[in-house]
Amino acid sequence: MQKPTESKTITIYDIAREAGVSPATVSRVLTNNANVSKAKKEKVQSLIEKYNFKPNALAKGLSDTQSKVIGIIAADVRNSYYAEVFIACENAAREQGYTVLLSNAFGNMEREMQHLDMMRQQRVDAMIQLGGSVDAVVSYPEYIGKVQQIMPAIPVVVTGKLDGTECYEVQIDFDKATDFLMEYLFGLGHERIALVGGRYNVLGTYSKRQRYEELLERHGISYREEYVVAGSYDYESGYIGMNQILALPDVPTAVITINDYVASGVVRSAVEHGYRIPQDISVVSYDNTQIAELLTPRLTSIDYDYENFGRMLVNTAIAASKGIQVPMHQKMSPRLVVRESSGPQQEASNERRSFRDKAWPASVEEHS
Amino acid sequence: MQKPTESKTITIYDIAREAGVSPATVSRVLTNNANVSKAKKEKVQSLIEKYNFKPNALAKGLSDTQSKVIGIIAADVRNSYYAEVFIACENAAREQGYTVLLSNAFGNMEREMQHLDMMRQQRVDAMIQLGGSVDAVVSYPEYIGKVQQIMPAIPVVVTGKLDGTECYEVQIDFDKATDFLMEYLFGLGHERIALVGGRYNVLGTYSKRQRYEELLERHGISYREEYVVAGSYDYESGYIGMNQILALPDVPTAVITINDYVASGVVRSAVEHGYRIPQDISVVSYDNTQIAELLTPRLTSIDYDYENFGRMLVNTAIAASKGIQVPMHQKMSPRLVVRESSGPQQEASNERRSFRDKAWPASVEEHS
DNA sequence: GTGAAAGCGCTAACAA
DNA sequence: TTGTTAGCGCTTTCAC
Repeated sequence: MQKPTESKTITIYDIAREAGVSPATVSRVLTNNANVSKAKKEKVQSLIEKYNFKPNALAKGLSDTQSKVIGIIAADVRNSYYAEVFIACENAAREQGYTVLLSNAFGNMEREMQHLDMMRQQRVDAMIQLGGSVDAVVSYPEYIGKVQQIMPAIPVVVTGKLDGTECYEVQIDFDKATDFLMEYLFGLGHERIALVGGRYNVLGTYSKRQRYEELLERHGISYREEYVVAGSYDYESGYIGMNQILALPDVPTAVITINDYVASGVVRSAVEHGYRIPQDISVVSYDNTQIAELLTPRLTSIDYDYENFGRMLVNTAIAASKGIQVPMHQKMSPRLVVRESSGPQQEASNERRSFRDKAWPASVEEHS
Repeated sequence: MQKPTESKTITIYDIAREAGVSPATVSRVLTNNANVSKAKKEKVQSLIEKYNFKPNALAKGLSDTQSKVIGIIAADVRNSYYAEVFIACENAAREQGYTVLLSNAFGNMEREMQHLDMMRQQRVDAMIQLGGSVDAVVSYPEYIGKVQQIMPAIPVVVTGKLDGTECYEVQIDFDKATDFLMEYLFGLGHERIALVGGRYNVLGTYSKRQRYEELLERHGISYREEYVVAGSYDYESGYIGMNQILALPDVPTAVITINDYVASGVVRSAVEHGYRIPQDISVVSYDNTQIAELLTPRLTSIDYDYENFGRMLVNTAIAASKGIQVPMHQKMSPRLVVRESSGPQQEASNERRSFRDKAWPASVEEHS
């Protein structure tokens, strides 16, 4: 298999010959980590310019066993959350002269394992896994095995955890996130608070719910099972979940959704049922993706400082690949972004609920 | 620089030694393109299994000058349009045993050129550029030069064009898209149709506008400059653009937006001004991203069959990298997805506009 | 069918 | 400071 299009690829040998030096010298000016006489250096550099020579990264990677590539396995970049994290990682990587190999697993463990192998073959210096199997509350033995196979050669950093492995963990502090959300709602007078969306075998979702229960208890509010509706992470589950909740005799005054997509479904359901947001029901969510600003009303949501998150992930990955000491566990603090979808609990809401059926179709009030 | 973490990477030599064959033979069973006796073949395969051996893609790429990596330069995957196209490309690539290197340029030509170089260094087999400089109505000479430097070695396929280069073009047929939108609106009785968002030095945007004017003329409707508001591709420009249009004495009955993000701004502006969508104003857009389904009302939008688009891009890239004959220009036909944001032009709309100020806040009607 | 050997393009001792 | 040399791990003639 020879390259078909190629005219003639230029190498350090070509440069060396024309400069009248040895290939090693060319390599030296390329890597810039050895002394070369000014004259030769300039000569070589001018030739590099002249031919717009770019050293073959494959050959380089082969010889110094550093590919300068970081592999990223994401659940699905069409989900804005992952897109944000990925972009942040890519930027951080580029700043350090690294390139990024991205693949999406679509929540499919088989796929993840294939990607793991593929990236190993590509000899990425490190891998970052965003969501997926590393988000499982109890890790899958099969996946653990796979990663353990990889780990001795390539460090893996994850946004979740992987029991029994030496993966580096860079997590978002979901407890703190939930604290922000709940304390904010409590402060507005809300007590009947629902939690919609997500699967409870997912780490982040699980801990959100745990914390939710804890905080209710701490505030002397009794936990109501019917206010907690699991589902998925998309519009649909928000819509369905909220329909279910609104069928309850005692409708909550605030809803926490597992992410912005779910929030969009919740909002639509509420509006269709004649509730105004935030006057009748407050909706708050996690992730603060672009969706949060596009919806009407704009969503109050938990922001993660994606830029920093990405940087942390990448720096950890790079450091680990070089054998530099890095903490195995790191946590990012989130912050609350308040927008229009939330507001004080209104006493009037009880009375309003009684004529919700005639109130349809809904009127959405803007306050910007 | 030696690998720090590594215990001992296993190579074909290790396999060969243990199997009692030569490295060449191991290579033969790996590539599977030469005859090996069944016995040795099985012996080798079992060892590959045993050690979970994965051949070093760098070495492979070095020797056979095929990296099996495709580079993709996107404007910004946080934009759902690009995310969709990227995902489609990645899937198509994976199906063919290729891996995908992704980088985002953020509409910055400098960045694009850096990425071009970086990918060349990585010896990607081909590059796909999604948007950015290849979307310019008149290509930048600087960029042309850069790509021409690359092209002899690495084929480049683009979603736009690059004057004076041999780039492969896989485009969406925006003329057809605009036809669908306009004919649909005409069919509903709309004649006062606005066009909001986008920059007219961008290929797709430019051709949309051209076609828009042509179709108006063909239908004997006079073109009104004030109905065409340029801007950007985000929520903001939709909002601002629509505010501007709604200040006109003669408000349009339908608005075409350059994409779903712009549509979201248009919708909000309209609703804030007391217009109901679609009863008073229809809004239709291009791209049919997930945003289209999340907004209220759901957007009527032009869909591109992303899966096929991605496949076409990747197949073209791979074929080109192998020197296989492929057409230089290919076009994808879009289709119209009708949802709730558009409907028949209503005679009542004139009268409604007269009391729009007291109609605030808006009521949004659902019909699902 | 199989092994020996050269080479892909670069880096990194080791000498000089 | 600089050149020579020996790999990095794989593929691929070329003999046998």
